[in-house]
Amino acid sequence: MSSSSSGSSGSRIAQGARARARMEVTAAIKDEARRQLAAEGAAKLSLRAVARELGMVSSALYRYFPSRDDLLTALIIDAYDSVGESAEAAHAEAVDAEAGPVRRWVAVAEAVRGWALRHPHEYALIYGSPVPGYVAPQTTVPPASRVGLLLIGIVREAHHGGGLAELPPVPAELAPEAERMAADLAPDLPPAAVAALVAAWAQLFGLVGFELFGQFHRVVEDRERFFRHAVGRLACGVGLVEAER
Amino acid sequence: MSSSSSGSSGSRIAQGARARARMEVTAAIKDEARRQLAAEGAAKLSLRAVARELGMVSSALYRYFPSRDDLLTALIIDAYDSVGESAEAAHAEAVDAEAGPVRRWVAVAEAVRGWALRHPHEYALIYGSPVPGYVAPQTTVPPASRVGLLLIGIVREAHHGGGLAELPPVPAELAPEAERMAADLAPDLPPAAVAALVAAWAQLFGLVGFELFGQFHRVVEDRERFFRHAVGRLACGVGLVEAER
DNA sequence: TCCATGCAAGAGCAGTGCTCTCGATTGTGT
DNA sequence: ACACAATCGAGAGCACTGCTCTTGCATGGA
Repeated sequence: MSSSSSGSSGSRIAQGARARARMEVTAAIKDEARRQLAAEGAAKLSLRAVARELGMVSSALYRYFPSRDDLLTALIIDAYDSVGESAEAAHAEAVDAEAGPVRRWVAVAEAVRGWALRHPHEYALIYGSPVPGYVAPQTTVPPASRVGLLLIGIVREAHHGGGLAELPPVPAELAPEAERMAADLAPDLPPAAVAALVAAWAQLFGLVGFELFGQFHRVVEDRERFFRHAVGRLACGVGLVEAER
Repeated sequence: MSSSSSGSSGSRIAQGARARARMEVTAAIKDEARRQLAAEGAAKLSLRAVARELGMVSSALYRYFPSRDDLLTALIIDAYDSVGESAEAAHAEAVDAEAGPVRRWVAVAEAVRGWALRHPHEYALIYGSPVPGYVAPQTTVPPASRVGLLLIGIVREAHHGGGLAELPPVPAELAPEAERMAADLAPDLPPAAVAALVAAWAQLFGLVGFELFGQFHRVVEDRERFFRHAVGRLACGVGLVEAER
């Protein structure tokens, strides 16, 4: 933007052409890596091939990403942000349409599924098997939480708007854990609802993963309708009810 | 098949020392590969390292497995069989203990979870992201179905024993698909139960996968109890009720 | 016993992640 | 305006991978 020269008055972007170029090259590397990821999968993603396609030599790439795993980490964070953004957009749209809690829940779930079908390899990267010796750095936590936070928000709003049915309390042996989870995630919700919510969150991705990874092959054919029905029942299991209006 | 020649009196094992040696070497390769798989994960599994550890040269290994992917396929089939066997054993034990449908369901689910925790990399191999360009050959289908068939069997027995609650019928838009699935999987069960069962099947592995792949990190602490409760509710969702006796 | 088969060994190819060094370009401080 | 220093790209090189091909040996089956 504001080229600058002396002033550097503006924001911290465009602070020097060097940094700009670095950002651009970094973005180009990630773009090309994403292309190869979508084309061949994470295992076939090769630093040398990325560099080759960008017309540079492989060693130059290490100026931008210290290792292949670091490049993967960057792609993982972007993928979490991407699916989170899709889900948030779908949620906002449902809110604009004055949809009730169940329809909001289903909208978010369908957004996640749609994103997964559009980016199968990126989905595998974040919700499939983790790469071998790789441990996710703390940086990935906030982007990874976006979908979960969205689901929590739906349930919380339903609770305060009267759209959350009473759930049977959790059995005594789970009560401490449920209360701990509730305190951490949503202190204003009953522990039984939080426990059901966390389970539904995992189960939602079980449905998406099974479809994406081929376990529904020759089992479920009309996957879109099946998914909508299943996540609808999931919403009921959390206690969401479509408020009358 | 029929070995022919002279006697061949015995079973089809021990038909020639040559074939025997081949079987043994094949098993040794798979064992060593499984060790490396457990130690480092599928991506780090190297044909050369396996051969090196076995004291042979890498090219010799290709006499037994035409490619690395074929070795992986063999491990995948073994893994499906292994988890299926664990689940079946747990089910048989529950049957011996005269447990009702819900307890049988939970026993199978906990067996799957336990196996997954004991063999995380093998679990990732079969229920995580599929390997890049790899498509599972038809040979993997029967072993991959064992857990699913077990769950179907539990629901079917419950249905015939009066331990299956009536489920609300599926909405009209899903009725054809539910009927088709029922016809394929369990013609004696109501379509709504089959649809719920398939969904619960996927959701069960969603719970296991989220725990195994670290998504429950700092979210769920007492995972064993949480899992037991969640799969219990899953069983209820399918319609299973603990029969009084 | 003799032959043919099955098998291991070795060399070799193309590709990978990653390291190191060496010029050259570039931005900045004096 | 000049020189210094930081940054970056290129190239060579190491150790490793999956996989192929040929050669020679040992063994199993008749």
